[in-house]
Amino acid sequence: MDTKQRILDEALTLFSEKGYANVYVGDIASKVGIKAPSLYKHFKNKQAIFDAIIEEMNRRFLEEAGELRINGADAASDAEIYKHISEKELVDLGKSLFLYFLHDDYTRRFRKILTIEQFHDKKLAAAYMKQYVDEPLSYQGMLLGMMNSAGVLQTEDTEIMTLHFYAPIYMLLTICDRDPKREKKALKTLEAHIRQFNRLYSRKSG
Amino acid sequence: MDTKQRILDEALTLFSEKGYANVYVGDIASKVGIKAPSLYKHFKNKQAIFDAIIEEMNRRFLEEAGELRINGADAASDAEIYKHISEKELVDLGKSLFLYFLHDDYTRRFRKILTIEQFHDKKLAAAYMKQYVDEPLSYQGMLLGMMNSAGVLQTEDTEIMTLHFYAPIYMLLTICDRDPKREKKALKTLEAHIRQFNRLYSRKSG
DNA sequence: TAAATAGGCTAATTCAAATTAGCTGTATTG
DNA sequence: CAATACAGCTAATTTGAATTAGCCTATTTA
Repeated sequence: MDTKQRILDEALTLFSEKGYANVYVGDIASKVGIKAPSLYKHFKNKQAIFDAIIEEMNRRFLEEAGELRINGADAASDAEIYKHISEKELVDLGKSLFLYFLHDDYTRRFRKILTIEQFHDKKLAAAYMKQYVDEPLSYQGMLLGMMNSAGVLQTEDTEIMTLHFYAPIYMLLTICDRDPKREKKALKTLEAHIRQFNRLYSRKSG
Repeated sequence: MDTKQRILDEALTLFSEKGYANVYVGDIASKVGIKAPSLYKHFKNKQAIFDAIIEEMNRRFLEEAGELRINGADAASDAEIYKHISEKELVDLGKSLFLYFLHDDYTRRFRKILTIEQFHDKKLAAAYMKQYVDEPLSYQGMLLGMMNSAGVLQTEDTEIMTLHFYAPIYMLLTICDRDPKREKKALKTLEAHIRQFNRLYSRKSG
């Protein structure tokens, strides 16, 4: 119905699969079920389609960060919860982070665009860093830091502990992006990782 | 002097910075100091330049894997060494792996090409996985496994221990690729990571 | 040393993809 | 119900990058 939105959606998919330069406006039109010139009733040109996608992405990112509390929203109010967290809850935290990043359709396609086009446009490299490195480290760091204060986890270096928690998740994510067949194995590895992480840091001088 | 080689070299740099589609044969020629049509005295077409780069890459990868023992060459003969390894040596192992991947000019540019073009060509995605995921995990796994057998490190799950060693290195590498300014900080983080890793796994039931 | 080859150049040519022109039917609205 | 906007179409047109044609000079080689 809303052709403009359908264009954005199909274009996002195509760009994430092939990169901007390898997608022709005719490809996008054809997926939408119209002819190339009709696209120009909705967008000034090809670049404008790309720009609109990036803009929508930023909007959603800000929204969802607030809702899901995954990427750095203020969760101070939940502090009490994390003082009594169990291993199972830690596993669930990691799994939900992983599965959200991996499966959310929009996030997934966006991540691929950022990956493919990152060296083309500085802003995209920055967006990638923010969304997949800095924000997760900062948010996870806060949670783990609270657990540390509460004595559930024990370390003298929260930053490294957070890296130990998140880096394997990040790596498994990049693996599954490139080869979805590995997802099942990755989920098992993820769980084993977090259990091991919990054991390692549940002791003195971790 | 060897124009053909200079073409490959400049093309590799350009492709790694902008991706195949965003580099024009005129750009390559101009970097080499000739005009676009002259390129065709050395290569059939643009794609042939790209293909030659990929081929050279594979050749070098195989060579260097054998020489540097970083990516999975048979190191069984070194087994004795790793039974008596110290924390400092472990730090050096991680650092040299990291710095080699990060700074070796050829490796670096190749990695960027693989990153940018991975969704464009299945073979490149596979090459990336091999070079930056499977081979390092397999080789590091073997080394750490030997340390485990020797009692220097202690775990019941070598695979996860290896992930815990390598994933942070991998993540720091992708960070520095996107933002070289972070390298200094990354090196400190890397060292702290490995020391912490060593402490965590130098105890019973790690 | 004459012929052949290598490797450069300028000036076309080709080709594919983006975009524009301009027509048409349909739905909205004053 | 006429006028206007909307959203599609086909048929150009534009653009720009890849490639080819064909020439020129220097070096190698028979």
